[in-house]
Amino acid sequence: MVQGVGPMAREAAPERRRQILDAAVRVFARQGFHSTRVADIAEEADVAYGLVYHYFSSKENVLDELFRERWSLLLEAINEADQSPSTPREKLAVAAGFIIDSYRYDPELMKVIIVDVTRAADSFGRTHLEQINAAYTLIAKIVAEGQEAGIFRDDIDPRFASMTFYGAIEQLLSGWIFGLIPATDQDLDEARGLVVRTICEGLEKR
Amino acid sequence: MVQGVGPMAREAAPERRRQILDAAVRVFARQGFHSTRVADIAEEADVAYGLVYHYFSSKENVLDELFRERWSLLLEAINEADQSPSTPREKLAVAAGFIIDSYRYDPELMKVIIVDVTRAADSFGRTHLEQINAAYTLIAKIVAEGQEAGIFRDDIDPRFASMTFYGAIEQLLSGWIFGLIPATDQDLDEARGLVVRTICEGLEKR
DNA sequence: CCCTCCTGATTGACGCGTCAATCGGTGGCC
DNA sequence: GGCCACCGATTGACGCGTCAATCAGGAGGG
Repeated sequence: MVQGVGPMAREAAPERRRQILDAAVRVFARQGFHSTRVADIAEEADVAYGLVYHYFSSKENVLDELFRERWSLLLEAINEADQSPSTPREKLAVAAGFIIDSYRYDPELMKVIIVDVTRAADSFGRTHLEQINAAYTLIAKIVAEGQEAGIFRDDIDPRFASMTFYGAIEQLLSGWIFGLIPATDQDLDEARGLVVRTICEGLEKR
Repeated sequence: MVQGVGPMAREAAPERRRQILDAAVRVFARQGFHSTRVADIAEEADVAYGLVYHYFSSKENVLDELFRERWSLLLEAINEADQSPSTPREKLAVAAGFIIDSYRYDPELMKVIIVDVTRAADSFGRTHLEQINAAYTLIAKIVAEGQEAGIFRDDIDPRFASMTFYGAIEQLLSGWIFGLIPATDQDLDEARGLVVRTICEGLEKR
């Protein structure tokens, strides 16, 4: 059955769902969540307006799914790094690397997640504060372990350090997303090491 | 015409304007920009609906003014610090201190600026990207000077370091705003030194 | 092998609530 | 008497979500 030509061929439900999700990423990335209409998603997905509501309960629910899919992978990755026998610094490097690679691999999706969820902690992000906070907590755990191991200074609240670390990374992504700092492949390659080094060693010469 | 007591006494225009701006801060902080109606601002300001449009061209224009007022002070403060004969580290401390003190002094205003402008870089913040970017640039300048003076490592792009520094601070404010990390007076007192030290010295013991 | 009926995927016009912004006024003050 | 601060009902656009109609493929009986 030819797909995409002529009258819409039937497809297995899961594929349709994916088709809509993928289209939504493109549209959200292009226009932002607030200014995309459900009709835009449907059009981009080559699907009828109503079908979006067949698979999702609302426009928010679409963004919802996109966020959960990716964020759960992030939490998993950080958690896994924490379980490994690496040094705290290596664990933080894994966390930073995962986020940066997510951007490298699928910049549109990450743009949507950062701009419309993570940084929009008022409106939509509020729903996901708990998930987002879970990431901060995992990072704080790594910092705390580094302190117990005597590697990190212990005069700083791990939660505080965690916010600093994550904030630095997110700001870099934002800079790339908004074209404020260059984002060549090489920049992305260097970024991970640079953030980790900056946070872990600081700016001053030693 | 029961406007509190008797017919509304006329007030000098600038006072009315301020009255509306101050009310807007409270409402925006409480409900967020998107979910506050112009009617809410008018009510909070004890002013007629239409008067808001007498002094401002739109709801966005109100937020606009609030942002400009505070952000210009920020740019001024950083610029002034840069002109002073202090060390780069002291200059960065001034910048961090100004932002943190802004929050201490008027948390509602800073909440609005961070949540609805600075972090909302898609929708509304887009208008102010240039202003926001100006802050990054000033900070980058301080870093660059530190590098030229041989105080900071020079294997890191100043713009990159600037994003890291600002991102860390904004994330702290966000943490306070959303109640993710404690924000007692003491926390605020310590925060400035801690961010600067974390960024300038790093997490590892030396 | 064909016809028929059934299921559920798919469609898109429409209803309805929500606000931003306008506009025709009113009244005090100089 | 004219100007200007001030008022708030009204308008009109906009977009989400609904829902009744349509259509395609498959199962089963003849």
